[in-house]
Amino acid sequence: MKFSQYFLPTLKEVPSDAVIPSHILMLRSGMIRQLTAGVYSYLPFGLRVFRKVEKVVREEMNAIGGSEFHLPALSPNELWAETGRLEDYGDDIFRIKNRDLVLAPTHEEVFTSIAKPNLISYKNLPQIWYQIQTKFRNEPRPRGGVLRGRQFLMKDAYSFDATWEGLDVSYEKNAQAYRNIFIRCGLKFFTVSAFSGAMGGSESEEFMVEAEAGEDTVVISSDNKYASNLEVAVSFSENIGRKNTGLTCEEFHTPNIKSIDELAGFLKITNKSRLAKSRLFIVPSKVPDKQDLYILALVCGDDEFSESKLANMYSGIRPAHPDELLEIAGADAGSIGPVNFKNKDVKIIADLRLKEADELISGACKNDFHLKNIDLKRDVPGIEYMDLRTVKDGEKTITGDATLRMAKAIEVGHIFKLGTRYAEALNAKYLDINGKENVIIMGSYGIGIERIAAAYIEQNFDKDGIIWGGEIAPFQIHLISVNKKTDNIKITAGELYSKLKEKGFEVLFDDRDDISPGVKFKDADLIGVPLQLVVSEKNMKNNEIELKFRRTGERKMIKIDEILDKINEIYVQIK
RNA sequence: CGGGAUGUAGCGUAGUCCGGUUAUCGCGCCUGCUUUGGGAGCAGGAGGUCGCAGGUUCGAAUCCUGCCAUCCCGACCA
Repeated sequence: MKFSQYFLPTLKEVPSDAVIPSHILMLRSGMIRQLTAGVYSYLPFGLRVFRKVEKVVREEMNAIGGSEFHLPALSPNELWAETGRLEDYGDDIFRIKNRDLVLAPTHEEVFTSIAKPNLISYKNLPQIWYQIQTKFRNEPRPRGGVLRGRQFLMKDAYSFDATWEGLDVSYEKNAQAYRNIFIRCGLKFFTVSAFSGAMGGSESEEFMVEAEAGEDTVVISSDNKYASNLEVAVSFSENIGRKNTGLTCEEFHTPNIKSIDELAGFLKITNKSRLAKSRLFIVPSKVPDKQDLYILALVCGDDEFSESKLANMYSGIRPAHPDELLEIAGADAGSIGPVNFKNKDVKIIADLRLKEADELISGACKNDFHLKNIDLKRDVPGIEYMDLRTVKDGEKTITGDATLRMAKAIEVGHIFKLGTRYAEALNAKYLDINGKENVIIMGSYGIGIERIAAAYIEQNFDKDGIIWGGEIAPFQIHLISVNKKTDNIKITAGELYSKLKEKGFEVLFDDRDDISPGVKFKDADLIGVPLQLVVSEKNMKNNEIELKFRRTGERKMIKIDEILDKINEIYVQIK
């Protein structure tokens, strides 16, 4: 590609809307331009990168026997209503105003609707279907350039199996494809478990790329054996134990004490672990006329609640509103505790650290009063225990032999054992070998195409620009012709360009006239093609071409007639 | 949706508090000459509904009201 014919509008200055490196560099290197919040136009240079990512994804999906589709983005409301997701998605789904259609944010329903009349026998299974297509989500707050947009490219795949064992196989095939994809794209990645699976829930893994700009917080162990989303992360945390002093539970006056910190100050104690922190949650009943479930959750005063862990156990759970607190507990927030509930139907769950603990202090369910010497074993019949706390930076792993640290990460892929939810809702069944009808078992697997590119940039840039590598570099070689005055420079560079193209290299040839060398060098570093070749008067005197590695800045002088061999050699090494 | 900020030429910006000639500067762009190894020099030039609408005023980029857009933090997030 000749630069003089190419549309590559680079920016010298940082656009004021961009904050994170990948966003800034995508704009500066002429990859993308914003059209409106969360919606980007892909310019030729950016499109080249995204296409490279797609190519890698496509090859790896085909390698595991995936069949590529291209489904519509528009789909009828009706279909989404059938699985209940029209409602579940709420405002996050784009709705067409003058037709009963939505812009699909994902394609479980549509793929399943194709599976239903076609995958009707165990002989048709298993199948892995995928597409690379534009998705639409009405994100409340788009951010970080293409990292979270309202319109984006996604590879979504779905597996259809006859058995749960089959699902395991399909899931593992996809997981392997994902590992290959991210390696080929040059990403340093790791996987985290996305759900605790405590309720026999679906297995699910997220593929994460560590980056400051990431929206997810993950916990990683120092020996790299454990990584988890903070939402479900566990650590080694010591049970606070029993003192067995047998003191009786006693109420005491705590005027205007609302928080654990205030309580600790009031009592003049520094160790807050025996100050039990209480929060009341409500799980709305899904059956009309049935009462909502009330849950009082307890953690140690020096721990933080993990609402997500509760949510994994009780879907739809929400914190109780202030008026509900008064109604159910008989006190306002700050004075609630596990004993003396006004409403006796409250289920009480404490964190594992509190298991069978005694001599605890907590709210008395009476404003401005707390209770001391609470013995969970004695005073709270029917109490249950589960892991409810949020892991803290620097804690030990559950095995105790490594330390945990927190990191920000970008989620580039997510694989998920869906099970029968969608097939059941849409009545997609097959006949097994005995002629018996069964629901198809599904998995779903997603990858964000632009996110891979953005995550790559987050991990590979310096003060001058992007540093491409892996298989997603937009070009392999950036050929720069430095002097426009001397014809032989132009001719030599032009000949080299033709030869490199003949050899099958993807070359960007900066043939621009009237552009000073400095501008060409700066542009080259900014857009970050891995290898730069410089043809200039200075080098030509010795019949040499200068070769510069973008990543290291290392320069080598190569004789003109050896340049092709040399480049071949370099690219063979890379592959 | 809550909190914060911003909106002036293609990009980055000054001016806004405290209203007053022709709206500032840099980059980029156009013309000419010079220059050619790290975002060139000189000279000349083009480019503006100062986000939109209304109001106050002799006079509004500047003050007031409403709206819109974009970004940041949070909430939310297959």
